Order: sequence, then C-alpha cells, then structure tokens
Amino acid sequence: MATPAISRLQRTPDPIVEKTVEIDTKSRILDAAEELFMEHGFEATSLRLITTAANVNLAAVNYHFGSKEELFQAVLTRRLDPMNQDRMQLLTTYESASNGSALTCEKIISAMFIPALKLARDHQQGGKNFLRLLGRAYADPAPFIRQFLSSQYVEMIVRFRAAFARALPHLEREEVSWRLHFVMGALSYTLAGTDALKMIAQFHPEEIDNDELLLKRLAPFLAAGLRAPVQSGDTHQWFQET
Amino acid sequence: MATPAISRLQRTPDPIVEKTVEIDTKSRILDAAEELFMEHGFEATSLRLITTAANVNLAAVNYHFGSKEELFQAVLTRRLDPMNQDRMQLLTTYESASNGSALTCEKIISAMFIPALKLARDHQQGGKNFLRLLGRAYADPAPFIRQFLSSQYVEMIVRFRAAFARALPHLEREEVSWRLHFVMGALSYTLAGTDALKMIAQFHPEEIDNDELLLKRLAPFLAAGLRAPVQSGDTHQWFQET
DNA sequence: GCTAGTTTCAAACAAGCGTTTGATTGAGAT
DNA sequence: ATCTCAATCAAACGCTTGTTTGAAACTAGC
Repeated sequence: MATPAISRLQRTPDPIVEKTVEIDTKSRILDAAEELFMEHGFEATSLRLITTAANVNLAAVNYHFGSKEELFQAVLTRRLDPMNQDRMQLLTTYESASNGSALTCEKIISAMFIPALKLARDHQQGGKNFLRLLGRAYADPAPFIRQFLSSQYVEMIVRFRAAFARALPHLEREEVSWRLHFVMGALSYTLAGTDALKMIAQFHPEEIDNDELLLKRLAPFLAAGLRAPVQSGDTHQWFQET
Repeated sequence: MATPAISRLQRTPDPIVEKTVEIDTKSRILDAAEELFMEHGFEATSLRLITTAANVNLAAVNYHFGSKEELFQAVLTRRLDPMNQDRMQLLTTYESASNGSALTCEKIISAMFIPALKLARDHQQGGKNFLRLLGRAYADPAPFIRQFLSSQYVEMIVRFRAAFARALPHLEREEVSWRLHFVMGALSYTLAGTDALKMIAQFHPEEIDNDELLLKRLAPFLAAGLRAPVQSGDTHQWFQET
C-alpha cells in the first residue's frame, strides 16, 4: 500500500473545523462502499476494492461492520431510513393540513418524491449515487437484501397504501396494492437505470442527469395511471389475438 | 459425481420419439443456467452449480459456449430474440390492419404484452422463469449485460417509439421516449419482482403467480399514464414544499 | 477395423474471495 | 509512568472462482 495509516494525520491543523476533511474510518468505508456497490453491484464488489478506495486496512470492514453483508445493510440504512422517515412525516403534515378530507394522488406522490429529490440534490453527500444503488438493490436476488429492504419499507408502504386507498375510494384494496407497486417499480427503475437508458432511448444528455426534471415527467404519468378506470371483463378485451 | 455420463443412456427406448427426454448437452446447460441465473443472479451463480444441476461435466460450459458470460448471453438470446421478433411482427400486423390510421395505446401495449404473455404461459419451457430473469438482467450493473441488452432491444424500441409517437401526436418526441421508458420499467420491474412483492404488499397468494391477471392490471395503468396531459410550468406545481 | 473428428472426463491451474489472527499502535484514565 | 482498551496493521487462513489441460470415450466414414 502506497500511503498507509494517514487517517489521523490528515486532519486539518485547526481542530475546531474538523468536518472539512473526512477523518472517520467508518464513514470513509461507507462512502467508498456506496459508490462501488452502485457501480458494480454487491457480489461483484470485493472488500479489497472497497478498502483500497477508502484508504483503509482490509480488516477494518470486518472490525467495524462484522461482515460484507452487514456493511451493505449499513450503506443502505444510512440514507434510506431518514428518507422513509421524511416521507411519512411529510404525509402526516399533508394529512393534518387537509382537515380530514382525502388527499389527492398528486399530493401523496409528492410526499413520496420530495424526500427522494432532496436526497438526489444532496450532491455533497453523493445522494444521487445512492438512489441508483437503491434502485438496483430492489432487483437484487440475494435473500438478505430482499429481506432487509422489505423490513425497511413495510411501515412506509402501509402508510402510503392507506393514503392512496382514501384518495381512490372507487378502487378495491387489492387494486390499490397493485398500483402502488407499479408506482414504486417505475420510480426505482427510473432512478436506477439512467445509464442503461442512454443506449436504449437516445436521450438528450442534458436531461438525463437532471433528477428533478426526470421526476417531473414521471409524476403526471403515475398520477394518471393511478386514476385509471379499473379493467372490467375478461382479458381478451385487452389482448385479442391477431 | 453420483451419476456421471448418463446423458446418452437416458434416451427413450423408442428412437422415433426422442423429444420426450432431453438429450442435448448444450440444451441441458441452457435450461439449468436459466433457472439458476434467475434464482441467484449472474455473479452469484457458479459454473459448478450449473453443471451439477445439468448433470454435465464442468468443462462442458467452456467447451460449448466459450465462457460464463457467453453462456449468459446465450440463455438470454434463446428466448429474448424470438419474443422481440414476435412483438415487432405483431405491431406490423396491427398497423397494416388499421389502414393507415394511428393505433391506439392499448393496441400498441398489446403488441408488447402478448408475446411476453405467450412466453409466460409456456410452462413446458420454463418461460415464466425467463421473464423474471430478464427483469433482473435489466437492473444488473455488469457492462457486458447492459451492452448486450441494449443491442437486443434497440430495433424494437425504435419501432415502438415511432408507434407511440403516432398514437400520441400531442406529445413531444422526448416526452414519448420518457413514457416508453416508464412503461418498460414498470413492466420489467413487475415481472421480476413478484417474490419481493409478497413481503412488501401482502398480496393474496392466488394472484401473485398469475401473469395474465398481473398484466391485465398493469395495462390500464400504463395506458392511462401514456395519455396523461403533459406537465406544464415549473416543478413547484407538483412539488411545493411543506 | 482403422482412422479422424468431436465430445466428455478428472484433474489441476492461478487468482481472487471473505474472514481471522496476533502483534503493534496510540490516546485517555489512574 | 503504567495500565486499559479500542483501533489499525501485515499476513495468512481455507475456500471458491472461471478456465485450461491432456487423456479417454465416442461417432461416423472408409
């Protein structure tokens, strides 16, 4: 290793302002892991790659986090937990401001998107990378990831499904569940897949990295889908052969 | 290995009907790989796992396919290529039947969904597993996967974007691209993530494995989203803080 | 029955993996 | 000055990975 053990030596000369240079080993690992997990996925990212990028000893991961899996969960928890907390609090704020009347779909979608946007705008912390990592974790088949994500989301999902059910009283409970799923699917897929999209859809480059513009296009699409009339009759109304 | 080299001995006594028992090594590898890649993803599936499940020697993969990556591409190509071919042909059939007038969104979505449904119904060939594998491949960060997928899709995307553009003349070209992306995102996410959904959304179990019912719910949602009015003005119309 | 060409086989290869170990360091309390 | 405890370090652990090798087995043409 070229530059070993410079962690504590790197601190700024002025001890009062110590946030300007990152000193904490745990945080350096989390930052490097977040970026590399996003870039290569969980399985394809080795601890040696992470610790080298973080300028940290290889054993530091197991010392501070226990295992590679626990490190991944820590990476996710660090930002996902506050984001979902924000979402629920924002929904509560909206609901108490509406004086008992049901919220509109737009309002509920806003409560889902604004905290995600806040994270995407947080460039200083690499929040944008995190949204892509999150979108990919959604599709990861590893059991511990799926289990962890569902445990992180279950509270938020219940809250928002109830809100959508009130906003769309003509829909059955099951239909609401499905449409909420479609909403989250389009959202996470969109946040995760922008670089794949460059090849597929040939977008203008100035738009592809503007998350605000992206969500602004997505929101009306989803709101209209949520308000769609239920499909009645048999499948052949939609899928008639030939 | 407990039962080695029984491939050719397994053939049915009647040499005329030789499709009842699978004899081809290459096909056995493809089938085992398809199921295991779907279950664990590309990175987490070892060649030893695949060859053991296929009752085939470890070296057979490199002999017949060259490498693990090429095997993965072969697994995808085997079903993806015919499916996209079906989609484009179906779209052509619809267009020539409409005598020059633009197709409806529902009709175009049908051209996308029917071939996928046909694959999902093909239980004899494990087509349903394949759709989940495909959905996961969409979110895989591995460069060779992304590159391969986009090359497989580019022709179909161009055709369908043009069709949607004709069906939605009031939308700008760019907006059509975005909405087509949302459609494909919701579709692949839905097809890939059903088992994760069991935990999140608490669905009734009889519905979760019915792909026909699933797409029947998804189609109206997407059609309504496609027809949504464009978002005018600034972002705060949607995302007003607090 | 011999030969040529394809396919299968057990074995080994180098490389990389996550994790563990035991010594060493450094700062704060006694 | 000594003890304590958490943190860091180089090194090694046992194991799995994808791939290669060269011999053996098989099929088909003559």
